Amino acid sequence: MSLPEATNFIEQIINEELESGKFESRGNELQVRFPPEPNGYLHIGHVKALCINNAAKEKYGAKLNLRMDDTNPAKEDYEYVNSIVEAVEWLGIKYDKLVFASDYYDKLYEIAEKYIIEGNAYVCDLSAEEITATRGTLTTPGVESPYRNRSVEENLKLFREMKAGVYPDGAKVLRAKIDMASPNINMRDPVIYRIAHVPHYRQGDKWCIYPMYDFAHPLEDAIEGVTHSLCSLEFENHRPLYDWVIQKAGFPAPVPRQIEFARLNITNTLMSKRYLKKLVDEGFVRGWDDPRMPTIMGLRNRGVPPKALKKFVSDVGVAKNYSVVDIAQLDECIRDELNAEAERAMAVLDPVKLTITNYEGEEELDFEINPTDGSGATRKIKFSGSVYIDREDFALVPPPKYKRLTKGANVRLKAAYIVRCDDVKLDENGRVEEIFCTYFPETRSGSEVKSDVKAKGVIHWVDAKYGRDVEFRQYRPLLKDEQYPDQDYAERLNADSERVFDGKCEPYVADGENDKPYQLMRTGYYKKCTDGAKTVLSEIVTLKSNFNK
RNA sequence: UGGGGUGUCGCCAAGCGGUAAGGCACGGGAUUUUGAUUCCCGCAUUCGUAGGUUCAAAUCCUGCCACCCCAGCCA
Repeated sequence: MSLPEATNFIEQIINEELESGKFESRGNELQVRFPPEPNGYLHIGHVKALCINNAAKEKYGAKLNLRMDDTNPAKEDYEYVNSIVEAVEWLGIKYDKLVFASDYYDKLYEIAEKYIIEGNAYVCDLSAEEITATRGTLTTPGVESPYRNRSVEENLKLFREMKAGVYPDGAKVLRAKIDMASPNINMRDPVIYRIAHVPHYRQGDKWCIYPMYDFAHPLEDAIEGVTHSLCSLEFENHRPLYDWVIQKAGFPAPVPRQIEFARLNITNTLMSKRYLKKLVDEGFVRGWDDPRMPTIMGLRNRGVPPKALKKFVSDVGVAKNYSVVDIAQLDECIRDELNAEAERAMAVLDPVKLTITNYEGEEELDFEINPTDGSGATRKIKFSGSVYIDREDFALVPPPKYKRLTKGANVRLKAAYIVRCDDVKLDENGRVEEIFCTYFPETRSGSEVKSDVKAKGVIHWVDAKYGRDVEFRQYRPLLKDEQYPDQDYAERLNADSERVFDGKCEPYVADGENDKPYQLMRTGYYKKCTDGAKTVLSEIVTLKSNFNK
């Protein structure tokens, strides 16, 4: 067979295994899984794991299950499973099956009894505190539990009673019988089942004992037929236990293999469900899908295309180095995708009226929908000689190198004419109220006629007669405070993370199709731009309805 | 101080004994009806460090240093 070229260390491992014939017994069919716990919404960090697994599907034809790792009923809920499914589908990742760890509870219980019968597990009556105290430390071995050598019969009886609800929470646990002196603390007789009289969102009151991650996860993998269990670095220490659990359960080879990679970190970006949940619970944002959130649904609502996220993850690569990717790299991917795909539209956030004194009547102009896609496609826009421009695009006293409109100077109204500012009307506070210009008919956009009239800059505009009033919201993602990284993030949110503008836009933009991101054509909307010395990053302006749907 | 990992440009990251890919960021220039895009050009004599093996080392060996993870009845 011909193997795909490996682009990272995981694929290298897979190629080597394939070459060695490790999976011949299963027809070289591989299987992976994406196993979030449904206790929160997926964030951009999860996109990495998702894409790595998806790559195995695309490159090796591996099966990819979306598995809800729901073994802790206290934290999980349907709201989260729904949001996870929605996010995965929005990303355009096709999984083979949606499965639930909770569907394996019976099987898991069976295996636990097998452990007991074979002397690999015992019921322990020590309290949580006592277990901690007898676990030893990093440098000293633990002490064996006095209940470690109960008979199989007694263990079985006790475990069945645990299951039957005879004991209260915390009274007893089932522990794997491994090695209290292991230098790897995870191997010091880890708890594999605990009592929790908590109803499960899917199983209801059927169970009052629940399996722990270290027991459940490897078995879920083995039961499903997963060949490669990809997870993050912090589980490296668990791998010996992962292997032990599967081996003692007696699954035949080839058995699943856990491979760890570095999770995604982004500068200034909150990447912990715990903090994100706090922001939601304490009302700092409108919800998990608020456009300022680094969740997949938040990014979607901010107008970030799924392809941008995938490109980002692919650009960043997969390795085992602990790393923090500069958020500028994400910004670049978003810009890149928007530049390639987004339709261009004009809008004005802070409108100022501009009247062309020598223009009469009205006309339709051609506006290029996307100058970068090579299609040359245009749409018509109406022009009546009276428009709104952005307050920022006019300066009474222009800063150095200013390229936009100022008194006595020329500027091009995008897709229309070059105009010259003759006069300005100020209100009683000295604020610009209206701008009066003359236009140069021979400078009509696309005109064959050569004109001597030049303009340094191009600004956008919205026709005063045909434009629509619209509410814009501008977002910056919620950023961690660099100065106080350990402070309570929620207390230090960027107060400027959401700004609302009563602006104007072309009727085209507000015609009900605004669920797609437009690249609004103006400095700083969403693009990399240098405005004097100021670079605006990570901002996007969307119509209000963009995130309310 | 036990164990498990990782150290290649400001940030990611290739490299797997034959003489340092690429992306982001940054700097310079050209085109441009988005100060965008595009386009050139520049950006590690050096791979945590000290030795060793070799004709040849980021790649092999040894010592040292730094950082991360592990003592939940969370995942």
